[in-house]
Amino acid sequence: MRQDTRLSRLLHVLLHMAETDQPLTSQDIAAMLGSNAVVVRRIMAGLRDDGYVAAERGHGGGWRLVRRAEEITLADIYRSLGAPELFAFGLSNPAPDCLVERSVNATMDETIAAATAALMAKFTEIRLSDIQSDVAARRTRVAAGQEPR
Amino acid sequence: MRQDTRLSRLLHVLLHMAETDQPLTSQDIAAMLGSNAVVVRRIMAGLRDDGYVAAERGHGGGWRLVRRAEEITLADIYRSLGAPELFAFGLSNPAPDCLVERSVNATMDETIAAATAALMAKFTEIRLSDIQSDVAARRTRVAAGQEPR
DNA sequence: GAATCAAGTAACATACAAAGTATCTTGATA
DNA sequence: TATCAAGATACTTTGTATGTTACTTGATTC
Repeated sequence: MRQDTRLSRLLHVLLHMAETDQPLTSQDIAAMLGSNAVVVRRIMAGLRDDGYVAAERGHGGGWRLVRRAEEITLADIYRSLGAPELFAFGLSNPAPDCLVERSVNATMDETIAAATAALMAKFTEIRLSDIQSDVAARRTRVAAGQEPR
Repeated sequence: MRQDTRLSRLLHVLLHMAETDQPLTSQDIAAMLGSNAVVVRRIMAGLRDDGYVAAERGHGGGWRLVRRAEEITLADIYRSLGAPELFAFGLSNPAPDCLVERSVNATMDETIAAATAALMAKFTEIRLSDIQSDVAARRTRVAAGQEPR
């Protein structure tokens, strides 16, 4: 199944936004992502509505981060995307007549609920600033020739 | 994103197969699933190749379970499906030049790896026989009028 | 051995959501 | 007034599970 890359793309974008005071235009961001300015506006809209970024129009406009990297978790970003489906698998029929299928659904629902809770806990733990630390460490390794440029 | 319902469908089918000695034809199974005989053969092929079910052709043919319900876990079924993608989200670019994106990928990979391990552990714990117990309990509740027929 | 049944297989069609694209509007700045 | 950039709308593309048709292979029954 084709995968939803919005969360990963937003992390990438937000980290670049955190590294500069200059507003980034949708076009700039699209170039970073190998994508399209309209797609960028589409995936950024939720973050704007939730107050993590601000967009300004006209000359010198673009997107800015308006919260500190310590204050934004992966869970925040995920929710701003509208909390899309996390799992590639799911029930065939959510409300079947067949009793056997109802038991299958109950088992799957329980499994999915537990996995969702675990994943959301992880998302809540990870702050943008944690990834910034990883970037800094990676830059050091690259400078030391321990990781390809 | 549209979801992969093969795992859930196979559980449903295998439990019905476990309840009878009669072989079930692909057509019978398709009717249970509200699907198509060709789709059934497609999703059952892996289980046949892995020795969990057997298919026989001709008169009186069809699919039979050839392992006990205690001997089949959700993980077995998942693997027989070819271990399809578990998560609906993923990386945008698996091998980026951008250092920031590499850190994003590292973070996401780690999160996904942990969630995969947890989910597979759960899949390994759940046997077909566990769901059979739930079906039995559900039948009792339905007979007592505690759950809709 | 002819008819029938059912799995095996191949090729093609459909559905659907993320992603991509084109075009226009709104608002801000130079 | 021209230009820039977000906002918004409508449409297209893409990839994968699923659905469908048609044909082949193999087994059973009469």
